[in-house]
Amino acid sequence: MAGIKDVAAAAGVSVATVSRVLNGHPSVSAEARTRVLAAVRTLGYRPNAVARSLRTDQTRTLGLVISDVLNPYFTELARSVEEEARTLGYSVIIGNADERPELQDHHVRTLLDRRIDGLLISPTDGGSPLMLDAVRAGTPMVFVDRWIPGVDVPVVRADGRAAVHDLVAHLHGLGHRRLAIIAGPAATTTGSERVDAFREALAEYGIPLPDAYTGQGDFKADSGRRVTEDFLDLAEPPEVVFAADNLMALGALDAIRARGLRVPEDIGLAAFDDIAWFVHTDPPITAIAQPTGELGRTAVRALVDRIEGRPARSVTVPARLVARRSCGEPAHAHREPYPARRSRS
Amino acid sequence: MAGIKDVAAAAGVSVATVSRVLNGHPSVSAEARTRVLAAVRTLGYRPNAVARSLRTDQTRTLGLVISDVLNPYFTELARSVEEEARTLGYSVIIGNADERPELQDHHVRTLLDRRIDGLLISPTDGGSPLMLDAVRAGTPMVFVDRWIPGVDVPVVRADGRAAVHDLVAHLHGLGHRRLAIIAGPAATTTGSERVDAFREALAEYGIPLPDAYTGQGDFKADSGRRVTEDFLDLAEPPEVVFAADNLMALGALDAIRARGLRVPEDIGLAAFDDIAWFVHTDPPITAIAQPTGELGRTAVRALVDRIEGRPARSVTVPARLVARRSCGEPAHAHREPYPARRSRS
DNA sequence: CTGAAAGCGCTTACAG
DNA sequence: CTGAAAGCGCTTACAG
Repeated sequence: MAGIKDVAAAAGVSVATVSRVLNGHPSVSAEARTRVLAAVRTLGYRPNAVARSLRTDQTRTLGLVISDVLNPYFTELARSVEEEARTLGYSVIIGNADERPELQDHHVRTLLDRRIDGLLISPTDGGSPLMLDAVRAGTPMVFVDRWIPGVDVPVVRADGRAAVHDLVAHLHGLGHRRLAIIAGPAATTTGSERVDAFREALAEYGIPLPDAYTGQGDFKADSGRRVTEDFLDLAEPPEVVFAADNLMALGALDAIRARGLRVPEDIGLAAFDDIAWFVHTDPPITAIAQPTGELGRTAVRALVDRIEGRPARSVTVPARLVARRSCGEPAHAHREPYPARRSRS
Repeated sequence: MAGIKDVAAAAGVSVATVSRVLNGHPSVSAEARTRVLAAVRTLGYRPNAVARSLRTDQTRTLGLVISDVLNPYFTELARSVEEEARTLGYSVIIGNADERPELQDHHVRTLLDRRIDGLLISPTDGGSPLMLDAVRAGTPMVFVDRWIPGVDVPVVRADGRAAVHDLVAHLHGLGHRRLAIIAGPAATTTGSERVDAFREALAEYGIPLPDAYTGQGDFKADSGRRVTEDFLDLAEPPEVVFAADNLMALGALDAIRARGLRVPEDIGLAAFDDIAWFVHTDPPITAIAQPTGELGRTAVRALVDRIEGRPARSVTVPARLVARRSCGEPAHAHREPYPARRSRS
């Protein structure tokens, strides 16, 4: 592979001059520039990003640690993050925590070792020592979707509280009183926010949320399956189950189907996070939608602001309820717009 | 951030000794080792991977360029790739080509600039000059899922031909004769393989595949929508539509639903690639499943073999038909096993 | 077993 | 406008 020395030799200039034309430095004669560019072309020279990074102490790379790649919500988030980053001249390296704190730490560590310019993260837990150290060390960072309380890092997220209230109002209006939730890990902000909002909203209608109706999940499908089975085993099962993310909703559907039960006749189901498939499930699933792409893009801009020395601020956008048919809504009450919800492309 | 010099100073040894203990070099006295390790701990020292890479000319990093992150098939592939790579001591950087050749080239270029040790790629096209150059330059590479004909690079993929034949036999047995396909780009191997196999299988039953029944898609949802609308506009629409991937199947469902039509009563649907949601769609979708996780792991092992100087070979595994209810199969003919198909974890 | 020194491929003051 | 030289943070022959 040709190096900068080969280019310099071929162009009959010093490596300094080659470097200058490559970096668009103004003081280079037109003639030198032409010769260098020609040499670069014929040699197929590409600067070694590793060497450049070592020298400049910047990698033009963002680290993104997401909770679970298998979750379409995060996958869409990752896509919008990469897109916006590319626009701003950055690459992104994705780490998949798989909802496991140790794996999250592994990726954060690797990313830090690689000297990424900044870190975008949706924490899987309440903040490991490693994460806290990184913040303290001044690593440019912004939280997306989930955040760590008490840490001074901008957070870009959707506030689901109002939408959860809307959901409860919707269910109450449909006549349901026995409402249960498959919650996410209490150590995550989205995990606790969604149960809290649910409980609060129920309280407004004078409905309690008994422990038996609060299943502890981990945002992955298996836990949704397990918790739903427990609900179904109850002497008095809930009328509607609210899954705090789409993967646990998948698990719930599996469990319901395995018993030969039907949604919503036998039991209703609603989910946090809306995905394209929810329009086509049997029945279409009532869900809370987040402006995912917008979150990703906003988070990247905030992080790049931090990196480039501009002030970055937290941003909260609202989530919204998309009522469909999985909670016993009257037939045809809600027409899905066409084309069905999908990511922008 | 503490550097190796700080550690050396704190431990009262030279940087060479620090480096040796960090790299497990045998000739270091137990005493020196202890002091170095202590200094590393108290300083919270972490080696700079950028500097190390520049010096050793290896990054312990694999590049993975996939066709579309929004496609659950690739998302699962990416996950298994990262998992296996991590086991073998490598990180992976994912590039999302979004089915666009220029974007694919952008990522390949970026990855090469970063001096990744090897490239895993599912090519979006027939092979750009850049890709061909990379192969010629000896970049360790392996193709996953899709490949570039005529290029001497190991390929790890599923052979879908037999499963497509099974699908056609299945549809024929169900009494269907007017069969259409939403094909992928002809420039991709999976795009052409799937139509070819479909056409061949139809021929065995004396069924032609007219142009009007061959829709050209691009593996993304929108194209599935568009092609399906065209099919539906035909004087004699097909009885069953076979989508060459799951995203185009999503698009097909959107289009069918938008016209107020039902699957399978009005039109049947089958898809290549099986995803967890297909069990819960209305109706459950008959699909061809690939051993995705296995493909990812096998591809990584092949690439690492190449990188570490061992011979790597191509691997082809079979895909298989999973018949459900979207093609007019008799009710309850196929029980879904419990738990429903999902990724290994 | 240990250290001084070279060198990986760049960028960038510093002189001229 | 241009080049010689230092230096980014490591690793690794080479001597001792």
